[in-house]
Amino acid sequence: MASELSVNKGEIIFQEGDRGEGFYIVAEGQIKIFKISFEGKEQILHIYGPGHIFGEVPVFQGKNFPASAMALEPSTILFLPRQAFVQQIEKSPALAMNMLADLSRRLREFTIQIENLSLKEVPARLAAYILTLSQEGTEDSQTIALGKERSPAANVSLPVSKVQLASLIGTTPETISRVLKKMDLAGFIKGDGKNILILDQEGLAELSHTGRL
Amino acid sequence: MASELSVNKGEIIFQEGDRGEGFYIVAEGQIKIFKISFEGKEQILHIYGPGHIFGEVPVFQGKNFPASAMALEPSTILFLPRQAFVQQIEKSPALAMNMLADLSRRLREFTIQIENLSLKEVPARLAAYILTLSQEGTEDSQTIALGKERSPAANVSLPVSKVQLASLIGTTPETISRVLKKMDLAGFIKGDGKNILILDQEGLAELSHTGRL
DNA sequence: AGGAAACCTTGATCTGGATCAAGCCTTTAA
DNA sequence: TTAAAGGCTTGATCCAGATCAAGGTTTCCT
Repeated sequence: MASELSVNKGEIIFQEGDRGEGFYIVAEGQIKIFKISFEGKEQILHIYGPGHIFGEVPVFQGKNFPASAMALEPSTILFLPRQAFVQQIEKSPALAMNMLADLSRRLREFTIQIENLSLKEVPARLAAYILTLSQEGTEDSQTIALGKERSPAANVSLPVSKVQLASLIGTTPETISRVLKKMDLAGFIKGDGKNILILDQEGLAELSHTGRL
Repeated sequence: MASELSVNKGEIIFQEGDRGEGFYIVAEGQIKIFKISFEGKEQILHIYGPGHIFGEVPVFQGKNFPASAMALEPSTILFLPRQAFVQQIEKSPALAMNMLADLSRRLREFTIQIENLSLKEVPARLAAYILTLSQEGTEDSQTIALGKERSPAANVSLPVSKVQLASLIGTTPETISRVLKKMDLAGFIKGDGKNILILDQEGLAELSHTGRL
């Protein structure tokens, strides 16, 4: 039912406007979903790792992909053809509910992304992003199984280059550089390449709201 | 099963963070869905008129509303409690598919909104908004029934105040004023209060891509 | 190994659009 | 019917962050 495909780093999986005949699941690697402007500027909408579904909007509505997808590293992905999947959904209410939950989760994420882009400044967006990473980081099976509080990791590792990060939070690499440096000088973090040590969790949290650095 | 409620202009229907126990349908009037920043700035996510569903994200995922809802004019809305609706969905695959289509359509809209906010300048966003209005305007039963091409209306009427419009496209009322004036001087439109006469459809379309005025 | 390409940082400059200010016009409610 | 509150426009000023430039470093390909 599902077919497997391997893609190289930089390879396009689909382009905005292409006809969608099914959707995809990341098995291995990292995929970015993005838009390109008239002048060539890029905005990344999502970066997905193993287990994530993408490209499903045209399965349920319209027929074209609203954005493009590219592999950020050599990746393996599964393709599920539309027809077979829709039949499954119609037979299984539980599957339909899961799909509804997944789309709802993404609507929630987009809501936050719009809020960030239009109501927050770059330092606040970057602080929020780092905090998100530190929370995701500790979401291992242990903490979930035990229903523990997720105690945020003090040390996070950027999953992408700073060029990609800039495009994800809607700014430029130069600005990322400068803001990280300021956060370092202010004592919030200690940056070392892709590794960031969080020194002042609360300070960061406040920065992610008030935005002033 | 559904309960009806009347709200005054300016009345809050729910607030971001509130627990959602069902969703809503606009019967009459106009509802805005929005976020407020720390400093009090507002970003409108949607403006919904009769027939539109809103507030359904917590029905399927999480439990809190990701944004707030307020009536822009005296309105009548229907409330559908979660439990009854979820049962219906589990019995009716067609209803589930409709809901999936609706959420997918909204994901598509958000994708465009993110693109606009981060990749386009204000003149391009405003041009795109006016063009959208002119297309929606002619979507009457006639054109749908006959499968006609939607020939865009030459005369559109802003459905909201310019203050609300500014918050919807992510700018200020002052900037809206100035940009509309420039579009007028450039011969693209003729503005008169809430009415806008489109003089140069193609020029506007180009402006919505290139952004330079 | 060696060269190209991509990545990262820092500095100098520029600009779109926000903010501040002020006056007028229109709708609302007492 | 009158005051108050929004709404709209225009002008002056300001600033976050983009752009341009340039050098250093790491990664990748052959």
